[in-house]
Amino acid sequence: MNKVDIPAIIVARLPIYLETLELMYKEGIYKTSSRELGDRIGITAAQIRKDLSQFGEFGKQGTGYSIPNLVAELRKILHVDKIWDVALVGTGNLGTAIARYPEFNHRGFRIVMCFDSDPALIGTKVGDITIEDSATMIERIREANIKIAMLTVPGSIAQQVADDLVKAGVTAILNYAPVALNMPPDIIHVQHIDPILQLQQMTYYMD
Amino acid sequence: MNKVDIPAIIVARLPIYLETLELMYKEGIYKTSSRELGDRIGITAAQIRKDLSQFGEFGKQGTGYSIPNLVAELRKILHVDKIWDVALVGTGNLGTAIARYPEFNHRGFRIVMCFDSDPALIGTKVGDITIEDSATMIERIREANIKIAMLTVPGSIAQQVADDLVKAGVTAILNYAPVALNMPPDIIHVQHIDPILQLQQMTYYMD
DNA sequence: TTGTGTGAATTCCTTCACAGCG
DNA sequence: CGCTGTGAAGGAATTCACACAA
Repeated sequence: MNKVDIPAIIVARLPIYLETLELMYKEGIYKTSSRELGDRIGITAAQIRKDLSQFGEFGKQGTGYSIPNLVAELRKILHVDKIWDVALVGTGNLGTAIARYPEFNHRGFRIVMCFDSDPALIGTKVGDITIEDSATMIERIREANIKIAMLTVPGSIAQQVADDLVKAGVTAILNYAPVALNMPPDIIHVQHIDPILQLQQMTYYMD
Repeated sequence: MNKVDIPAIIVARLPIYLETLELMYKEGIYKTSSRELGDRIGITAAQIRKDLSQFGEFGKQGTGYSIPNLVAELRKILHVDKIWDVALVGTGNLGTAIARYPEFNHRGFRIVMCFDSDPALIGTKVGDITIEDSATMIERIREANIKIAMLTVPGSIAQQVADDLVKAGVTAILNYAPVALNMPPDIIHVQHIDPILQLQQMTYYMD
């Protein structure tokens, strides 16, 4: 189970499996097969079995998979069998909306700190979190030992703030700013959310 | 240049090329090579050349690519050489933040209509757009001939609203709701934005 | 029978390496 | 020279198909 040799493309599918299985469980379904799960997600049954076989043998021949069991295994594999504290940097429109988004709490992540550099916002609250001054960010994140940050600042300062996050000991950044971050890939993971890239993929197929 | 045989994985990279080239142009750089572009993005020069060669010959041997020219070609290929009208459905925290996000306007997309079912919101404004009643959505989208929708409604009603969007003639949905939409893939394109899936990919590599 | 886990076969994607042009 | 565009080679990912267990 050496992490380095699991292809990233497989890792990217595991959260989809987990999400789907959690939904099925909520619907009152407690067992499934690779076929049924694949039909829901839109991929082949063989692919699901191959992917899961990288991590262990979670199914029973003739029977399929126990959903609670597979959910627990996937949470362990993805390290979301605990709650991760997250810092949110930038509390403009988007940052505020994310801070109020309830889903994070239910699925392994808890926003525990918010930062902004706007004096008009510092000291005000988003939900029940007080917005703190970005000037204190490095220190505050380090002493709280936070490893994950969501970045919702303007593109013009995103790189600078990301550099500060690295100094603070953060090892994962979810980047909502519309710029590619230049980061040392060996010490930090970056995921980029850019809705325009996704819209442009779709317009390719449209007239 | 038959669309069906261009792999989706290549189409997914084109908007990244476009975004990067647009940024370089803003920086005052007007020509580049596959090597330089690849270094910025973090992929190989050969891959960029192979990808672009699917659509034509845009470079000059010994010289590289003209950035304005390649930007124009990519916009044509991706059909963002025009402005697409977009409908936004769901004007809660997230929808409101998206409606106010300025980037869309600069990169080929214009939000022209907003819908919500909450009587307290209908008739109020987000930016300069008046929120309309979801009950009128199908008719309004159809008569405005809008083909792209962004979906920021609660997961519990996302499937129902998406079905309505199909009835309204929409052919592309950018889905922010935390559920997989079940759609006829031959008539509609769906892209899903789920920050939790991306966070969970990163925690896989963390302790 | 059903449905897993897995080698083998296949398909798909990326990289190599170089002819050829400016 | 420098750098593109592209066949050929190599590598990765997916799918097939079946032994085997419940």
